[in-house]
Amino acid sequence: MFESTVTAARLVRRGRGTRAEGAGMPKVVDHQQRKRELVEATWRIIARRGLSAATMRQIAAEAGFANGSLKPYFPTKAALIEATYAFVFDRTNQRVAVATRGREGLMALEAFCREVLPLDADRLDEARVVISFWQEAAHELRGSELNNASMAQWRRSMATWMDQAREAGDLDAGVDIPSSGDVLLNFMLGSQISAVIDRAATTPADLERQLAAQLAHLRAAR
Amino acid sequence: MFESTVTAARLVRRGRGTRAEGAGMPKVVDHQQRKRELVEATWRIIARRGLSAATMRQIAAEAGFANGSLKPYFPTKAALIEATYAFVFDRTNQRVAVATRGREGLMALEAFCREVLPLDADRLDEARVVISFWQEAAHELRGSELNNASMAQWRRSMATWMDQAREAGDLDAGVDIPSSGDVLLNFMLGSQISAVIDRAATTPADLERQLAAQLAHLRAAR
DNA sequence: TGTTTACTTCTACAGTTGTAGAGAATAAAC
DNA sequence: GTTTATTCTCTACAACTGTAGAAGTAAACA
Repeated sequence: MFESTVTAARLVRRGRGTRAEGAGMPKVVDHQQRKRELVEATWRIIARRGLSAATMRQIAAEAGFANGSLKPYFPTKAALIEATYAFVFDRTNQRVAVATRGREGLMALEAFCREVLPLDADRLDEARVVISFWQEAAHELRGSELNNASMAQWRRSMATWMDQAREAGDLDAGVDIPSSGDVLLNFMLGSQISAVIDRAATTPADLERQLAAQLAHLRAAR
Repeated sequence: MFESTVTAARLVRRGRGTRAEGAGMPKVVDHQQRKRELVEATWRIIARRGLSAATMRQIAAEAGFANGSLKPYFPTKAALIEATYAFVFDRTNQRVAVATRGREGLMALEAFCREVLPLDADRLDEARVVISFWQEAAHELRGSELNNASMAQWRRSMATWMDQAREAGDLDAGVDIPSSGDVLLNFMLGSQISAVIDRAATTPADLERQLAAQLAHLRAAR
């Protein structure tokens, strides 16, 4: 009963160690870099083949390794999956940070929404992973905590931008800031689902139009 | 290696057969009723313990049967799961049919939304199942087809109600009907996620407030 | 070239899964 | 009570899972 019939083509390892100790020094990998590679492989598997295909063997093969080789970097599958979800959140937040840098008020809010919405193939893959995440977070404490902390941060950011808009006289008087933020948030979460599953009925152009309509409701009439 | 250590307490079977053939007639179950019981057991397991707990053995135990007994009713696990998802869609649509009966325009639209939104514990359980469904539908053709057919129907209904509202002069002139329906739909999908995972930040009262704000944007100023 | 050390592969294993089917149990009609 | 068709339980099994660790491999320096 042989286990690995598929011998994955090993990738070229480019990591170079920086440590130099006593005697002989063997091959050294950058652990942080390797962990990132493994997380990205996991991300690709989940996005393309779904959570049920994300087995340790599949992930290892996708990363170009054999079965047992993930353990030194992630002691357990749960740790790897959790790191993958955290990675996707980070990725989105980094894009948001770049897109909103130097912006304020409704401009910042719009830039934020346009980064969160699945407007291209890459973010569509992110959405696929996030949907898997939600399914697990619905029944796991750690997952829901990660989610809720992120969502709370997003709500705070949105509220801040709307406060700025109100200060500047750009916000419609009737807008309830926290509630409007929640509406926008729920709209964006739902968009992930529509964009992934009902792709034909939810093009990027559709989403942009829907976002514009939402933002128009916030803007003060001139 | 014994398999079933847990002997599930058998439920009282109430089905009565109606057929009467040649000679001796044994116990007869209403296959349709039984299938429904099994689907409901599956629904409960997914809602309470998640998709990963929905094994054939767990489902059978929840329904009050032993392992093998599901096969005569659902030949495969995929068939049972699919029937469960279809059941949840049906359930929602039946509630919608009741709530919108005799209503038109924005009243019907509001009634519809209030049936779809997870405003009570029961619908929160439905939302949990739907989230599992989405995760599978993201990578399966059959699932996405079921979803997209339902969503298309919902979009048509919403458009019809908005058309009626426009006819009656209740709809704001600036409203783009298909796009507004999509916004509302995405908002409702996202609400399922928020309500399940970020429950504390998404109470029924919150959702009602958000829905009211959305509908206010559709209503013509008087 | 040889040694040391970090890394990777490979084999193994216990547990769980969906599926299958033989047989026991069941209840209705005679 | 006997018969009989149906329903259900139980055991079995092959495939797959996450995890573990022994054995092998290769890099860097002496």
